[in-house]
Amino acid sequence: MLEIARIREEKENIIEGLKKRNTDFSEKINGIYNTDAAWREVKKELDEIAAESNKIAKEIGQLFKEGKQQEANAAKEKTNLLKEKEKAAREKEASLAEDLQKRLYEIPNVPSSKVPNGKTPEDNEVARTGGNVPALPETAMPHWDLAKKYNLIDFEMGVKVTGAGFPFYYGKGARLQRSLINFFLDQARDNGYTEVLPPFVVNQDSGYGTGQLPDKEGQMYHCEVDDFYLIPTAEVPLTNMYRDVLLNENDLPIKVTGYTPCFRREAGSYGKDVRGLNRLHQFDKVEVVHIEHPSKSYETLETMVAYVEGLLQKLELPYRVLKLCGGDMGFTSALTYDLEVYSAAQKKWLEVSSVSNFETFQANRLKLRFRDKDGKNKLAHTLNGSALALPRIMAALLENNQDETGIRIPKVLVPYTGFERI
RNA sequence: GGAGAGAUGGCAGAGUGGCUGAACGCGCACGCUUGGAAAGCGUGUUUACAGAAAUGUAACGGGGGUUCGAAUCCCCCUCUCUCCGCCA
Repeated sequence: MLEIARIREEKENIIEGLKKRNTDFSEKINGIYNTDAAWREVKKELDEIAAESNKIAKEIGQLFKEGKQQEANAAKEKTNLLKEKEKAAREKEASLAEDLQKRLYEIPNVPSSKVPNGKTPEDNEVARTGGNVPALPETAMPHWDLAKKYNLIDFEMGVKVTGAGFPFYYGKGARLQRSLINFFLDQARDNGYTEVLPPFVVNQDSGYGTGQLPDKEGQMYHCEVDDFYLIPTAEVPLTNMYRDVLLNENDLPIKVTGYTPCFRREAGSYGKDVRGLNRLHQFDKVEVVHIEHPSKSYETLETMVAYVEGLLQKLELPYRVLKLCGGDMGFTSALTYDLEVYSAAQKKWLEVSSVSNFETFQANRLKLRFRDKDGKNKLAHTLNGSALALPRIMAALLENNQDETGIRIPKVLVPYTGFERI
């Protein structure tokens, strides 16, 4: 959520900045600006009434002490009128405040000046590429066929037991999955992240805290009886640990990592993109989260991208780093890098990580602040990134490393899997 | 699921109707002191809105009520803790 103070101070800049999202927010922002002005006006009026009431109340108290019953009772009469006025003003103030809050929730983050212009994924900027695309034999298969051939993953069993998008992993497939999780967590630990194993279900406040609500209501699985949401990413519990927290400046930066399954309804997705492991309702992911000093967050974003890139290099996967254009960026982000791996049999790029700086957008909702040197409380910056999302890594590993007799496991994973080939 | 207790500032914890935006302590910041540090001493230390400022107003889990006046009394809700039951 944008800070209302920013809209007061630099309304035009915000409208201009939001144009990168290819939507004109001038009407909404102006609406917020005017609602805020109206709210302040009513608040002022309410304050004046309250000041008057307080003054009279004090006088009455004094009169009672002095034993002047009659004068006190006369003064009481005066307050009746004030009370009515106060009630009306209070109702107006509350409804304006609520309206303002609701409207603010609907405004996405302002893209950073570094964000490229553009509307669709085609407009994303390729920052760099790495690794080599393997030369596959004629007989190369997409991962869903490989999964079947070597009995690694059973998609139909998932359909039977749960539904589409909930696969079963077997034998070496399950081992490889678990190995990747451990590899990613160990790498994160070696890079200074504290490992956290959070709940996989969160309450509504947490959904609002990181911005999934109200924007993505329909994308999360909702347990209505308890009003809990299945997490779509570990970002939600990991970041919400710091909701309503006041940190000391020297607590920063905070670096946490966590493995969780992620649950996404993916309402509206269909077609060949969803084949095999490409898009699932439940998948595993290791996430890294940073809480940073505002002056360092962009520097940190680059180091996070470099970290994720290093993981892909260790896994010997061909990849590219994209700087997302304004039209393709998420609601809460100010700047996002996507990392994609090349899946050689499908002959396409698959997104395996998204690394974002949210600046104060989440912190404002979370009330995540730190006390700076002058004793002032300031909003911190939050950042996070996938490091990494498993299914598409699995898909690329299977496809890119296949030969006529099996599938090769990258060297770094062998200590985890206990086998070198499938 | 049953019974009881509680929710106050960054933390801990007083406060049962006006003198309490809130004692005392801890923490934190700055200053003094010191060769340096610790200790000690002093000052300061929530946020929002209005105002040039002085200052005013609001907020003591959330909502409603009583009252001229509520952190304090009443009602509802949420959450936490303890005991009992059930259970991995």
